[in-house]
Amino acid sequence: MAEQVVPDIVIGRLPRYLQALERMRLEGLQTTSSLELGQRLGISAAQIRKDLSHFGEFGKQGTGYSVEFLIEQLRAILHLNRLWDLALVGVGDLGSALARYQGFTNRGFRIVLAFDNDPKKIGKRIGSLVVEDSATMPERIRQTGVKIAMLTVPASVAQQVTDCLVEAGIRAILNYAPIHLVVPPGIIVETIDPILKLQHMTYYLD
Amino acid sequence: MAEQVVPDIVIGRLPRYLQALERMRLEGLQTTSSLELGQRLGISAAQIRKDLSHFGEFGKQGTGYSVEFLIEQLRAILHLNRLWDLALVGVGDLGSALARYQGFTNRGFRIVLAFDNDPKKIGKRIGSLVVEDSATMPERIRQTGVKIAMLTVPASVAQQVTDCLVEAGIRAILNYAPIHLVVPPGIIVETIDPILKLQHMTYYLD
DNA sequence: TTATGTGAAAGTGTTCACAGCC
DNA sequence: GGCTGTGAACACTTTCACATAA
Repeated sequence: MAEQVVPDIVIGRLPRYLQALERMRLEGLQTTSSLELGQRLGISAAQIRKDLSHFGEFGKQGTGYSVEFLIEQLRAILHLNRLWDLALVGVGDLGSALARYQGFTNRGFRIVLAFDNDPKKIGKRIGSLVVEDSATMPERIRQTGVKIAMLTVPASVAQQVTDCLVEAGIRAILNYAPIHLVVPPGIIVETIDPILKLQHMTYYLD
Repeated sequence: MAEQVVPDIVIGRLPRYLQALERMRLEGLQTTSSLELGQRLGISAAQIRKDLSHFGEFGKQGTGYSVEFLIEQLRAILHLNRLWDLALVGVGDLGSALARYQGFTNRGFRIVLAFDNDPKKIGKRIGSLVVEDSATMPERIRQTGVKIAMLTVPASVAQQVTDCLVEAGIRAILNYAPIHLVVPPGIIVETIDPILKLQHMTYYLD
């Protein structure tokens, strides 16, 4: 049970499994079951077993899963056995908060480049990062080979900055601008817009 | 075609329709079609028509939809014909960035309360907000009747703060802590964890 | 006995395609 | 002619339930 195309919706759950497992490891658990993992995440045991079965047989009947082993397998599947470099594009309030966030490193990521087009911000230091001029962005991204960008620029320029990032070799964009980005096939975009989530919730409130 | 239970996945798309329509209005468009709206969002025309049909017949055959009218209908459906008050819990880097974000107001929300337990932050002003002591949180939330909270506290305390919020009458939580929150039935939680999205994307990169 | 991995069944969601109306 | 609203067809996802193995 290995080389089918695994549904994207399954891939989307794997990082959550990984997160729960890492928490279990921290708590000293050595073994777990689909039932226990599911209860922690609000997901059915059957779904967890089915999801994992796309990639191999990681459990032992009667026993469950080794926490450590399953973490390693998930990290391999998600290509997290390396540290991924990120470019931060736009260093406003949100970009600055992301630049200071300590939670990236032990989950597989680090910001290595930061850009802004505001002369007041260029040269500014945030931790070990120095904000660089957006004008040099394509060159610097190509030089460093960074493949993932976090986009925290105003919506009004998000699409044109995106085009520029794609042209420079970026292959995945985490978009914080409240707008749908158009990209060529093969480029991955995920959008985070908290207000869409708030508006989703208000449907259920009165 | 009105009073079925509308699938949650449909509700989740409505805010995106609203966002695209508001952009169209800004551009001066008075009329649109399911095709045009879909192209802007990367969604099929059939799906948009089907989604809207859960709530009524908003279009005219041969003509399409009035942008202004459809905006009004969606705002009514999502209960956005009022301004929703928000409580911000945790005023670290991310919480501060949210407090300063200008994009809430014209999409139906405003932050009216902010809390932290760090004495250095209590009393601090951010725009018109004053950071209050977490100890007074339940009382203040009850007084003001705020129903929605944005949770930007460390993962280690997120669950206990959540319990406290629910006890105080909060009915919806936008959770920024990288952890699965457990809440009683009827309480709505949406989680925003950028690293889950990054880890989802790396599956497709090499 | 316990808990996995998995076909089959059930349940959801999306797209098709066209009657009906502007 | 153009575009909506919608049953029917299709596709996808989840759950069930059990043979199998530790």
